[in-house]
Parts: sequence; C-alpha cells; structure tokens
Amino acid sequence: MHDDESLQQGLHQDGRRLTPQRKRVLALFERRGSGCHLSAEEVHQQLAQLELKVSLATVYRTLRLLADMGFLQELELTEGGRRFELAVADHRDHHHVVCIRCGRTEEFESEPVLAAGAKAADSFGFQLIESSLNVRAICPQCQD
Amino acid sequence: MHDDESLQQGLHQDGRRLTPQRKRVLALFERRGSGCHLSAEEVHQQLAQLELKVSLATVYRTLRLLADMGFLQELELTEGGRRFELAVADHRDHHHVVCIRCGRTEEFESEPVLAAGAKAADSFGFQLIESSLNVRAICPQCQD
DNA sequence: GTGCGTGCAAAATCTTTGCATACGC
DNA sequence: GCGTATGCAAAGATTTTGCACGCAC
Repeated sequence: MHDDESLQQGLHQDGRRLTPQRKRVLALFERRGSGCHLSAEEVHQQLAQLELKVSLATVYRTLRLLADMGFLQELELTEGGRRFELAVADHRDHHHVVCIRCGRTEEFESEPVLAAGAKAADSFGFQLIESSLNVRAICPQCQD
Repeated sequence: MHDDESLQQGLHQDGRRLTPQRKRVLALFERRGSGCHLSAEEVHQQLAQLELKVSLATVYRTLRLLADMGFLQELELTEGGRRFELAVADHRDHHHVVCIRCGRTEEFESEPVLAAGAKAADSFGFQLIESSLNVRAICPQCQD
C-alpha cells in the first residue's frame, strides 16, 4: 500500500512537491482498490463528490505524473478515453477481458503471457517495461 | 487477400453500398500490407497524396465500418489516436512490442498467449473475438 | 427513383497549455 | 522567498454529427 510518505519521497527526489491535489488523486485510487479503472473525467467527478475539488487540468497533469512515477498504470483499452489504475506490485501484470458491447471488464493473470512478452521484448533488444493482454470478447449478457 | 468483391458482398448483406471511398480506404491498407498501422489522419493524408481524396469524416466512418465488418482491426496502443491494421486471417493474432519513447513497433506471434486469452475468455463465459498482447518497452536506440 | 453515403462545417470530446496566483519547501 | 503547482480559460487534438447534395443500386 502506498502512503503519503512514499509519494512524498518520490516527489522530493525530483524537486517536486506533495500537494493536497496529488494526495487526493492517489488516495482515490487506493480507496477504490487495485482493480479499478478510472478516466480523468471520472477522477475529477468522484473527487468533486467527496467535496475535494481538483481542477480537471490538474487531474490530467497528476495522472500523467503518477503514471510516470509508477504509482499508476495507464491502460490501453481505448474505450472512451484513457484510463488508469493503481499499479500495485503484486498486481502489475494482470490482463483484461473486455466486452466489446457493454464494456464490462474482467481481469486475470497468466504466467505464460508474461513470459511470452518478456521473451518477445528481449528478442528485439527491447528493455521490458510491462505487458498487457487485452482480450476482446462478448460477455454472457450481451450474447444474442 | 480481400478484393472488391468480398467487400461488396459484405456491404450488400446489410443494404450498404460499395463506394469509391470505401474501396480506396481498404485498398490502401492492402497495398501497405498486413503489418501497417494507420491512424485516420494518416489514411486521409496518404489517400490525398495518391490524388484519391476522401474527406476525413468519411475516413473515420469508413474505418469504423471496415473494422465492424472485420476487414480491419482496431489496435489498442493509444499512442496519438486510434490505429487500424488489415485483419488478415493468418495474421489476426499477432502481438506488439512498442517503444514508449519513439513509438517504434515490432510484431510477434505466440501460441501460449493465444491459448491464455482463449482460456481466460472462456472462464468468464465470454465469447472470444480476438486477443492482443501489448508489450511496452524501450527500444535499443532509446535506451540511455 | 429511393435512400444510403459523402463532403463540408460545426459541434462534441478529450487533453494540453499559457498565465497569474497560491503555496510547499 | 524561491520556484513549483494550481485554477481558469483558451487552445489543440481527435472524433462525431447535421444537413444538403450526389450517386450506387
């Protein structure tokens, strides 16, 4: 579990500052847990509901910052804008099954997939950062 | 290799029409081959260079149509807009290694990855459509 | 001829940026 | 205090849509 201190430490390393806004955004993801995918707009609205206003521009800046720092993970699902989720060590390399009709998303893990991604990166001389398998499918409710 | 006839046939099934614009867009992808990822803007510009003008709005509409029909495949790389590539039967399930710095992309195939995707979809009761593994990494040229 | 498709321009989204002010350090 | 971060509003980037005309069928 990340806390204010690890965030502060990471920020100070680069001469950055721990602000209420940054704490709020990260805390929101932590409250929601590791399986939660949020867009910038959703982060903005959910914080507003909690009476913790953060401007949308700052949400965008903060999401990018937290993703660059490794606290968040950007998803590549392309369904109505970019989404982010908490990057937790033991949860970093899970994958997604997305329903192409209703958007319902399930997660899973797979050792062979991770191994294949690592092997592929290596074979091209690339330095692996992370890999994610997106499975597009139709969920039971949306099947005709 | 798709040709005008299979496109026409698919279109007519749904009361749609074979237009020069639709032929041009699909033909562009076929000329480029199966490994080519193009955004709407790129399709628009490349057609313009060939003196085959298609309005950008129509390019967007056509890309979505062709993807829905299965001629094209939408990629989920989220690097500067959505991209599409030709969906060829024997090439449908390849995966991508993307350099997060320069965007260079390499492709690879992996049987275990396909199997893992199919198994995951099945375990949730989802009907598999396709799966793609995106590996984010740093290419040799961009490594410090 | 019927009605789907196109081009154009406007609108709707989504995201970034410039700048003055506020505040973490 | 110094310099980063924020909020606001404007600009940018990307994608969609309304409408009149054109063309595939």
